[in-house]
Amino acid sequence: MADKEISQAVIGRLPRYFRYLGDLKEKGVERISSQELSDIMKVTASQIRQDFNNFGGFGQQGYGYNVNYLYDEISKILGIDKQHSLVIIGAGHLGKAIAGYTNFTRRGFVFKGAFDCNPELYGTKIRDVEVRPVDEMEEFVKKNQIEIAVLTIPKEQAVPMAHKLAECGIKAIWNFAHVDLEVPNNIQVENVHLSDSLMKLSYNINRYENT
Amino acid sequence: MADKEISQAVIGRLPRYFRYLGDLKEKGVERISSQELSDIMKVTASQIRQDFNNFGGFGQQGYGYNVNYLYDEISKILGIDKQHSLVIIGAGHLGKAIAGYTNFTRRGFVFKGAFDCNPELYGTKIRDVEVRPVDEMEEFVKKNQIEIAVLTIPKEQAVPMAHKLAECGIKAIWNFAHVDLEVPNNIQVENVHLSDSLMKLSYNINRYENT
DNA sequence: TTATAATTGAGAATTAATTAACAATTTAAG
DNA sequence: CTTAAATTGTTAATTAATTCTCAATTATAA
Repeated sequence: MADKEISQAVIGRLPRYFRYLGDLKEKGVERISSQELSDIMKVTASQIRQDFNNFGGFGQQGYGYNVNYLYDEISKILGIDKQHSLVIIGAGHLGKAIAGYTNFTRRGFVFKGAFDCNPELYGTKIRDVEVRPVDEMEEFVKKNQIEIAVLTIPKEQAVPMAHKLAECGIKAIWNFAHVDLEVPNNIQVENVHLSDSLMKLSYNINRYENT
Repeated sequence: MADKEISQAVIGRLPRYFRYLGDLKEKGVERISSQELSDIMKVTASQIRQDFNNFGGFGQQGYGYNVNYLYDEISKILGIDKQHSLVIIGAGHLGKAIAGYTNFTRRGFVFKGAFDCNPELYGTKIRDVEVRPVDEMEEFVKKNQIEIAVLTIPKEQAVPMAHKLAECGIKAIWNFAHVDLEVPNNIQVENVHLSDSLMKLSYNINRYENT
């Protein structure tokens, strides 16, 4: 498809729309106007309409948006109408936290394997998945055509690991290591740099105190 | 101070500069030009200079930037030259992962307390800190003048907890619950919405495949 | 059936962010 | 000491993002 490129600013807002629409759906709300949604979400109605229009417009003049339809359309755009297989590399607390987060399962992310380099963890289970030696990762990923690798390992190990992952055909890396990975551009990387986030918080504490 | 407001776009880039400068410092690099930094970080030299200029400019024409000085200045801007006390509310895997992340300690974030509502966890230790019943949180936060609360609890509990925290004088909330908190604006909130991040990744996988 | 109110989609206007350009300054070499 | 090269800080230009406006459309009430 020769769609025009959608800005990451817009993409970054979609999950939040999705979350609010899910809440509305649960409450049994059938339709909503950009203005009502604006009031709830504290963003401008104009931005809401502009954002949805990037994808062709899901509303109807004089009516607003159908909550269920809009919800489904956004889930398609985000690609969470399909299943995605994932493995977790690094079976520490963070890896376990992520594996155990049932919300991901609900969104179609299927936890298929866990790897670590600590022999004490081999054979232990996270949910119903056995932790394996990290040497077995490549074969496992290839054989099971895993799409996403979650990197919850120290930054020194993350860079060579990303290389290996690239070689065995991974599609995407969800990177929790505090380092920028360099991978070929057919591989999608999403970074979660927790310390960056904490520093922003620190900045804002500081800023407020000096005002 | 009547500083002009710095955009969050700029603030969001500071931790990354800080990280790269830390690496350079460790390597013993003493000076660096915006062009060299640009090559390493893959952002434009112009943006680097513009960003630093928001704070008055830390460089010298014909010389560039002194790595140590720049590092220290950014750490002051981010407020990580001072210590910040924090408590973790929710002693599950995610809470433990964060408590155990030694990098935070290195940046002056001091882990002072952990709370949970699961009686089985009472008295168990995370690092050298005992997990206490969540009912004791308010008293503890007041008494010890805790600045930051890390919320690693389910979203249903997060909203009332944020209210309680507001009442006992917390300065900031680092929120991992998948909900938008409403607190008075003297309290800083930084959200880490992991599922939003994963959905962005999913979008980008999708986009690449349909190109 | 008609008129009125509601509401989107789309284009225009505005504001914000990024990049380019270059004078002023400093370093460093001859 | 003089000159050439390097490099910032700053202003201008450009691009991107957001907000405003309103014609076109639909729902709803009379």
